[in-house]
Amino acid sequence: MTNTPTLEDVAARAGVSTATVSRCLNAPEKVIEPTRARVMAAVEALGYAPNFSARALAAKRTQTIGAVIPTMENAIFAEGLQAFQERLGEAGYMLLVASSSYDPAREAEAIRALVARGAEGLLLIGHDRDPAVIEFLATQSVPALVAWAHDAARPSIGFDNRAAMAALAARALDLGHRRIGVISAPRAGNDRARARVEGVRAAAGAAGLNPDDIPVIEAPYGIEAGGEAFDRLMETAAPSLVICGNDVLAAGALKRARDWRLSVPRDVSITGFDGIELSRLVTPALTTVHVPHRAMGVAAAEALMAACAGEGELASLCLKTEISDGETLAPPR
Amino acid sequence: MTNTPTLEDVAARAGVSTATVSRCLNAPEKVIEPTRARVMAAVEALGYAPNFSARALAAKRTQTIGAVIPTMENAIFAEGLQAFQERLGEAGYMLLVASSSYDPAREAEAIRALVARGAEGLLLIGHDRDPAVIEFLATQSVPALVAWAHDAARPSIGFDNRAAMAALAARALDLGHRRIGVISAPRAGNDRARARVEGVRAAAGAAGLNPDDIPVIEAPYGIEAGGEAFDRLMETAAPSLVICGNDVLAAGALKRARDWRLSVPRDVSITGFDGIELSRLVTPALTTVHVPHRAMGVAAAEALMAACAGEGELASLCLKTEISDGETLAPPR
DNA sequence: AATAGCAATGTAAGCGCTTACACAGCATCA
DNA sequence: TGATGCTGTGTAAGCGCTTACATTGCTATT
Repeated sequence: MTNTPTLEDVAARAGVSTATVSRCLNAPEKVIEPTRARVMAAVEALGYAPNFSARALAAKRTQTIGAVIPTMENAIFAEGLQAFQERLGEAGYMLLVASSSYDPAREAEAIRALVARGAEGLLLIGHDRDPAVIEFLATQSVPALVAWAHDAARPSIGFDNRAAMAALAARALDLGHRRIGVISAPRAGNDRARARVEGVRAAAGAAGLNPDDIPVIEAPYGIEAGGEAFDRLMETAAPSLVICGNDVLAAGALKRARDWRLSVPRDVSITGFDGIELSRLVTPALTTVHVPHRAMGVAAAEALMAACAGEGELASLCLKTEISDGETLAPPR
Repeated sequence: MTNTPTLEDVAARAGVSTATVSRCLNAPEKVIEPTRARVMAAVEALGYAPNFSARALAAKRTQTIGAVIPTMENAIFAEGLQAFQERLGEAGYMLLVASSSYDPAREAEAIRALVARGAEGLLLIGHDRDPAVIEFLATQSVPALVAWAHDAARPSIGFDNRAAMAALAARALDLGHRRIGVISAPRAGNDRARARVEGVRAAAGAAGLNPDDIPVIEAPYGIEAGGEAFDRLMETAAPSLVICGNDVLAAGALKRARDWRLSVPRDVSITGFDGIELSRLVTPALTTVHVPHRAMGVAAAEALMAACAGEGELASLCLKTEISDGETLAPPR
């Protein structure tokens, strides 16, 4: 086990001081050509790689931004996160990702871990969060931006989950649906899930239905869970329209509808939310709400980098969503 | 902007030395109860969070493992990576993820970045890699483990891509298919894609076909690309069986088959590879090769942690795959 | 020719933590 | 009672970098 070469090793080999080597690496224009060549040769020869921890400690900058997402397993965050990462990468920032498995305690732990690791800014999903965590971030003065949700009062880049879902529900109600069922992700600790259900309720109310009559089944993420929720809904309420809180649940419901030998959308309509690739792959393609994942990721990256550079505060941005027409929504029989 | 509290601040407030505070945090049993309580109270009161960089620098341990995957956007790596991360988390390790967008230069850059950030071990995908990178890892003595592929000679935990695909192709050939087309991910720099195509060729040869007659269309990841490749294949070769290098491409081909008004598997059979959730969601469900993603992730995590702890060298492990029966493979008409 | 001004480099003081070693206080044992 | 061993803490030396400031040797300017 050879000892990893340090700045000092490089300096010794190039016959210069450590300061010069450091400058060669961080501000090459401050070092005259022949010296630089000598240093670079030494760097190459030794296979030197700067120690990030030491650099971070000395310079107090890490060029790192962290993100805590509920899960990696689910395509819902993948596209936006990829765009977020690409934008950060272009600007020389690095992304640290952690996942919380939808568990607030784990999220808090991940946030602490990322901050301790030098994350200068944080991307978080949704607003539901222990105030202690918010306070921690404040005392550490780490800018945190929430994505996939919108709230004018708190820094966030996302969309209006409630309004978007209400628009979709209104469209369905216009077609004449009156028996509606909802399959939602667990609402505890998930403001987006709550807002979406609220959106359905609001639209129903506006259409003259009693929002409290609408059955809501909660199902954890996953195709299978969506299918089981569909079973329960059909057994009890037999709605003509099943509104799902996300595309994954909708895909599960759609699959299960086939098992019930129900034709979609003739016998039952099913809608999703998120507009991930999956929604266009299932047969029939899902009618869903298209979310601007990439735009959100890019905007979040730029906002966070600006905040880290001290260029002003984090603001809120509400992006537009639109109904993505598929083939799973039609008038009731 | 309050200055983040340091160990020294905590020590001052608790009326002890910094060493004692450090011990409280890292080896509580070495500190007597009343002292510890005082220290912990100070930690709490100040909202102290240890500085990871300083700790890493002083202790020369980071409890961090890095992973470089081709893309986050694609479900193919998500499940295995999630399992990898969960296993690491249980053992108190943290995961740093970077993505390379299937670009060797970016992968090399990401590897350097992760090592500089203190990754004690690395999870990499596939064996194709610039020798300079391998050498870099060796000089830094960072154990690197390859996943999603297998090679007895180099540390890897995965499966035999060639044999797995050959088994699937053999099954199809047994059904009587003779006009075969392949849609593969780009093979340059991707040993897994190459091995899978080789598998098809080997099976074809064994069945008395000329492997060189089998058309292979390369398509980048993505549903759309899979569809376009399907177009080209049908226009030129009109095979009775389309073997796809992964489920995403297969899903794209399946979708496009519908546009061609071809019934699958009556008019054309289509197979995938990977066995991700998507394969069971599309209609009809894909016949594919099921890969033990979670087992692979867990095994990789354990192997890397053992190597980091100095408990022996990294070994290779070849996991079993199996054909996952769907409804897209049937005898030719 | 003396002076200022600048560019290239060196010197050395930390950044916040861990940990080997030193030390003090106390119980234990001959 | 004095030597012996613990145990709980403190002291201080780094870990590998960055960077303010000092130094040196030039070229311009007067």
